Amino acid sequence: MAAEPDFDRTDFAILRLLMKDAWLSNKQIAAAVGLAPSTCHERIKSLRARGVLRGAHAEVDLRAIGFALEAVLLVQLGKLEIDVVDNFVSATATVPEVRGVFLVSGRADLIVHVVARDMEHLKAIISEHFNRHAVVLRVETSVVFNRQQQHVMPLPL
Amino acid sequence: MAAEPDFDRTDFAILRLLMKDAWLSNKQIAAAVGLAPSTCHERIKSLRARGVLRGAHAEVDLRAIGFALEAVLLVQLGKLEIDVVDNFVSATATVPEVRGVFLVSGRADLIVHVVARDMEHLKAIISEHFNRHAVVLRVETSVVFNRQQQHVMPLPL
DNA sequence: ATTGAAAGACCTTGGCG
DNA sequence: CGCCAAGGTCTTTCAAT
Repeated sequence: MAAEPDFDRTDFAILRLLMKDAWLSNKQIAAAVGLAPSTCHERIKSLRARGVLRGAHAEVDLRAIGFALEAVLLVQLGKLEIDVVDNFVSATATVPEVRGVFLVSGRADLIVHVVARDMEHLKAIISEHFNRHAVVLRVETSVVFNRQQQHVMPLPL
Repeated sequence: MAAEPDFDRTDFAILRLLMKDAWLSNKQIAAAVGLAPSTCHERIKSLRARGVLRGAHAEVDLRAIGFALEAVLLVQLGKLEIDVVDNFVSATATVPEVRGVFLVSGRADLIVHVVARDMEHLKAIISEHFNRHAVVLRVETSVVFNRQQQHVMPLPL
């Protein structure tokens, strides 16, 4: 199903630049990787068409718009029927305050990253979207003190 | 230090659009929020200047470039001297394979999201960047089966 | 696959309601 | 604050190498 495209050094360079800053103009990228703007443009179009470049998202300071609290929920589920679990994952992902959902092995079945305005809001989210569901056995809430996120290629080369 | 700027409905609309798709042109955004392009441009500039809009990052399919494995590490630390911890968090955040680091309350002190090419690579990352450090007491590794991430405003309005 | 050139669209600023 | 208008810049396509 997945094609077998190999990427050369230039493709990686383009992806790396766009991961760091998606607002770079095509002209800037072309100059940085040593290509003509038209060539660079074709490369980027190809990467998009192949599904490697999926899009871009603005980074917004959520604290500035009133979301002062962040938490990670370690959720333990009950009966692990695949359909029920997948449905719950999908439903969880659509909650606006949820930033990410991970279905994982190990002690927790679900790891959920959420933002909230304050403690009361966080309580409401957990109560409404997690504790209310029968599939959820237990939720362990970890408040986030500090966070750092990377938007770089996971390759030194 | 932080001012208390209030955002109107239009600012939220702009931020919401850019979080979903940072490749939208200024003209498109202006049309979507019902402003002239020049006015919309001024709004966006202001949001950037105020630090609300921090940048944009391309979304790359990491599996397409050879990173087939994803994991969440629940890291327990030893002596919680603030300097030591902060330094370790910063050091961890600079590891290329690390996507995010969360310093949290609860059972785990650190929650780390990593990508890897395969199991051996994951083993190497944990061994080199976590188990080797004296501050790390224990690492519990959760392999990610499924993941969904949201790039939307955490506001229904 | 890469390039340069051309046309068109867009961004960006300044002046005005 | 918001809009219009104008200049300058960039994107985007295409024929050629």
